[in-house]
Amino acid sequence: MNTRSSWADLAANSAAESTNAGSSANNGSVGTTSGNAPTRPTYVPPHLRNRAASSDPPAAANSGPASSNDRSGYGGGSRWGVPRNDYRGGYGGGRGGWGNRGGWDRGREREVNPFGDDDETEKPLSEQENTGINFDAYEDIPVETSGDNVPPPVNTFADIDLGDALNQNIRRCKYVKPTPVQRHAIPISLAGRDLMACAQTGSGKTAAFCFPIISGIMKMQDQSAQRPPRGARTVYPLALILSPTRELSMQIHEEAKKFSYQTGVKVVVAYGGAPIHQQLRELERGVDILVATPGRLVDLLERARVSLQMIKYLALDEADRMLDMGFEPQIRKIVEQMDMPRPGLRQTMLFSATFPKEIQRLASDFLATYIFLAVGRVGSSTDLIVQRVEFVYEPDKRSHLMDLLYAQRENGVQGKQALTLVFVETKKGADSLEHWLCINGFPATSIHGDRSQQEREQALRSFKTGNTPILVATDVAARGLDIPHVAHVVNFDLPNDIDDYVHRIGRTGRAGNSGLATAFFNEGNASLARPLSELMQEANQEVPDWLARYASRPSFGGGKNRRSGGGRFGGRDFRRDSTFSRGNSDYYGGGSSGGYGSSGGYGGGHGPGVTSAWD
DNA sequence: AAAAAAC
Repeated sequence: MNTRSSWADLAANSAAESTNAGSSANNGSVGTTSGNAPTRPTYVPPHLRNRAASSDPPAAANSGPASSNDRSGYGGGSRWGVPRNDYRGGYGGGRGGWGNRGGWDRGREREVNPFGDDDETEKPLSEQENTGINFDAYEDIPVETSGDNVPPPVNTFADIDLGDALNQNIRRCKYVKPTPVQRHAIPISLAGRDLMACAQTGSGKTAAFCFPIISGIMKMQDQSAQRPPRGARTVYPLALILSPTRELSMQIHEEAKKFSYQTGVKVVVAYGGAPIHQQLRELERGVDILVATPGRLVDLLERARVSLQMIKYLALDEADRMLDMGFEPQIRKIVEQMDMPRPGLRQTMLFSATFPKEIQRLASDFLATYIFLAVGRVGSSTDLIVQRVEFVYEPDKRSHLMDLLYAQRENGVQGKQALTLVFVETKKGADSLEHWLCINGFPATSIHGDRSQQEREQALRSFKTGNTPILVATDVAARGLDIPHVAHVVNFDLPNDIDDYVHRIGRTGRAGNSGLATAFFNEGNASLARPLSELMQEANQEVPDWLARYASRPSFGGGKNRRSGGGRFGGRDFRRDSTFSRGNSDYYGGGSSGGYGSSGGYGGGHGPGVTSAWD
């Protein structure tokens, strides 16, 4: 049963209405430019814009005075009257505060139950809200592996020897059967092979690298593995999991703690922005798996509080992000210039939803002979995420967003605002949009790198609980974060990089559920027109005519669009345009299982390869 | 050009 998220559907409906309310069908924004949309800018001030084309949902609000502030009427006196209410709710109460809220458990007996079900009471409904993966959406997924002697996939967790304790945690997590990435990646990891995996976040990636790590560490403990003397307060984790943002590290930590409950495997997280003392204390109490962001880890390494010399497992989440220009030196320092065992002496696993070939090339430095795994999107294409692109001139963006949010609220369940994640380009822009939404009666908060870590975590918590169902975010929230029930992702400012777009819209339509993604496009995004239009086509989305025209404009065919060169984008085109490098690579000799028919896989990691997991 | 990541 392909259960579609009701919130997302509502959001989709309301957005559709809103679009129609705006003006013509293919141009939801500027009323007076209807058909030929973008080419002829005719700016209509926001307060005049929606007057002419009044229609159903916004009608009531539109009857207000024609001032640019009239939108405050949307929320005035309503239940959303409290602006910035994300500051309430205290610190200890939530689930994500840092520190050892877990208490003072010394041994495994006193380990805090991360499932919160000590009495083993079944909580089917609430649990399913959190973990209910729509497995049927995974049925038809294309999967391709390449490399030598690829271990065959498994169909059930029972087919894998993960150990009793871990199996019990899998049951507690209500994981009935492995997702595609798990079916393939877990046997590969258990076989001790290095792995580069493309898989949509939210399709079970974290478990895919955590299960083998935990299982492997348990076996090492059985053999009472010798660890160096714990002198000088240095700790020696056996596994390191790196991720590009603090919140993602926290999330991985939370997940990993569930998976390792009562296994005796200790998971510790370390990230910046939080007092280091608590993290040090946690480390001193023992660590097998260290989850960390790069900066704080380097700090810990330089203080010699952590040594990597016992590392047996290295996992990079969002690996392409970790190896882009901003991060690469730091990652190289950690992986290559400290005391980490070399490739081959450790097991390395790289995961990401996107994997541009040039990043794959960098990444191969970290890997011994490895297997490449590409798992298609849930539902085999983006049909679980309805993507819309609307032409919106810069000055109209705010009022257009209001239109969407207002209509969404009107159609929401019990008048509640569906969770809406709004991406902007800059931190300043995030602050200003958040403030503007709040003073106009929309319960918004924001997350970006200039906010304190406390504020960031509180904002995320407040969004997740629906307390502030609108979250304005920079790209800090673009990757990896698993927020259930995000009905709508709005690209208020489109990113310059199509991969960032892929990650952003992946915040909705999670775990096989549906979602809606709306992008505001204008001439400033011209360089994205082609890759965006290609992505949407391949995802069976409707590409507006005006966008197709933009995409076909020769001036934007190549130069400006980043590292791409011409029609860079995505794995699909590469493969389908037979850009196969005809297998000269050492890494891709054979062993292809499943997948796109018999064409024999991609080019190798050093040649033109898969750049995206979206197929 | 911006964002992220240590103090």
